[in-house]
Amino acid sequence: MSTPAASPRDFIRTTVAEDVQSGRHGSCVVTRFPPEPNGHLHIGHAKSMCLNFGLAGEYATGQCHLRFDDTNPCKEALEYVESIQEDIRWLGFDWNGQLFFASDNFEQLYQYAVFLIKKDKAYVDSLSAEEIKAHRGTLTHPGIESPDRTRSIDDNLELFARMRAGEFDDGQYVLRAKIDMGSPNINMRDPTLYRIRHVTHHRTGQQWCLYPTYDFAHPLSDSIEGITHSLCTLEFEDHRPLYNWVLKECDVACHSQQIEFARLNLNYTVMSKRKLSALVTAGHVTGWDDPRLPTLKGLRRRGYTSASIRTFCERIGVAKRDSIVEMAQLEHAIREDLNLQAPRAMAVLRPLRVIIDNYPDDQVEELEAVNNPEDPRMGSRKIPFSKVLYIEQEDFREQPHKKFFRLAPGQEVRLRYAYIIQCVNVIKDSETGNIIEVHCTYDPSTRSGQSQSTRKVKGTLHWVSTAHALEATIRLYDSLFLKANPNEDSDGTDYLECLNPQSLVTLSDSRVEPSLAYALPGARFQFERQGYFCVDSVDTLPNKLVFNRTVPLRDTWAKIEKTL
RNA sequence: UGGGGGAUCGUCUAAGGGUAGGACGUCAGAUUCUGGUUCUGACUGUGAGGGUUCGAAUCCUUCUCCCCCAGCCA
Repeated sequence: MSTPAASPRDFIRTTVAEDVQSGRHGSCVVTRFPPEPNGHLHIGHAKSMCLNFGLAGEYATGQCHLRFDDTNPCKEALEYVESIQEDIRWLGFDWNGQLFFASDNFEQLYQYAVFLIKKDKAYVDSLSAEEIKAHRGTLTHPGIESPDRTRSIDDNLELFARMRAGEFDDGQYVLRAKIDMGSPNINMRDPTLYRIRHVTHHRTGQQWCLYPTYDFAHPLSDSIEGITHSLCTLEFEDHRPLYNWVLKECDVACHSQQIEFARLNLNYTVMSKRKLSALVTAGHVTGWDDPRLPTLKGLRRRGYTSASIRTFCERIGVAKRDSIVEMAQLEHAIREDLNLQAPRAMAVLRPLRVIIDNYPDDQVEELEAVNNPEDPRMGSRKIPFSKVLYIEQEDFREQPHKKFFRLAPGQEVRLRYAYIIQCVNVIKDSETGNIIEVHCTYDPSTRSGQSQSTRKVKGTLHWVSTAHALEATIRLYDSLFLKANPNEDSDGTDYLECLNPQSLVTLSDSRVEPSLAYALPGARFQFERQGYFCVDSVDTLPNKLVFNRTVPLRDTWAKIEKTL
């Protein structure tokens, strides 16, 4: 029916391939991505999507559903439903119209509950939340049964109907599975199946006042949709007996198979919705789309391509071991992608004035610059060169180390796509001692592209012409946290206490080459010798360019400098 | 000290009785009008002890460490 994947890359794909081979689940592969619409998606969800959509896509008849797990109206909202779909599409996945909501099955779920009551496998309990907790026992001691556990089937049926009819207050009754209060697995100690919530649901409105729990709704939703492989994270491992219990006792036709894998952790950031939400709410970041966040919206605004995120997810693999992936892995993926795609441009982040003493005062030359050395098809552009330029402040040192291959008194460098210049003088502020400008002379015979221009110099600098450059705001992003694992609380420090105060550095006096004047929001560039940047899609105005640094270029010099 | 999982280079991840491989990273070279890219080379690993075997990361055994679970969250 389906064609097995060429060669399984992980234990889940191996299992699925075996199932297809053996005819299990009718040799079908149907997965699902089941977000709860109570927050925005992050790169951890991307891993799950790459697995679920990716795996289904490896089989001719494979299918991956999008299912909103909207069983708790207290925290969920329509806004998230729309935003999540947008993020999934952006990441490059398509549910082919297979859009489901757990709430669409509320009636059917209710009937399953009635079925369980009739089988004496579920009962209505009047115990309060605190009492249930007290009856549950502990990790090492069994629980004790609720007095209501022996209520008659008819009474349970009537009470459950009245719960639905809205006759009771929140918390007055719950429906519980009748399993085993002595089970060593706490999830099997008569778990709650339904609770009363007199709140408006974002899809079903006032239609219901009792809602199924995850443990009841999830397996049945999987079964109703015909999901063959229900992939979830490790913390649900000990819910699997309950998952199977529900499907077995409900006597369903399709018994989905739950398989667990380790969730994604990235160092120097946090991944839990709770923590992400707290960062947003407390104002430590500007919103869910803050470029410092590992949310899909944040990464997109930061300049990450969806392809790079997918590549990253494929490379980190899928396994059961708890792990923390290094951010360098993600950064490698985006550099690799952008190196091939992003047009180059010159931008001076922290400008230092350079005057070419022997260059004619009013002369302007249009110099040719290639748009991407990795891809000749991207062509070239003209860049204006004149007597007064800006270079990067850090590209000049008055007293350079011998390995500093940049501009210094008496030293020569090439200006990219232009001439070799030599520093002849340094002008300083008489009071502060700060360097105001640097004077140089140029060698007219060294113009780029000319036959005599083969002369070698140690360094090449990027630059812009002061008269032609555009002003721009440039935001340099760094990791949000100073600690590799902000989650570990061993020394008592809360994750909010290791926030990186330098996670955002805004440069408001940067200059970029004039060709960037009409750069569109979201457009990505490599600023030569600096890194990859994108035009901010929120704060950029027609005459006010704002760039976000996606990731810096690898910086060998910075490493050398550290060891000096 | 109940139950459920897990332990392989610094980090992810393969190999399931037969040479421990890949990616990221790091280091060293080469190339380079980006200290980028690219290329070459090197680097470091089977949690510990016993056992079975010609041969063990893999099988058996004892131990150690780590993660998850006591929501009417998912």
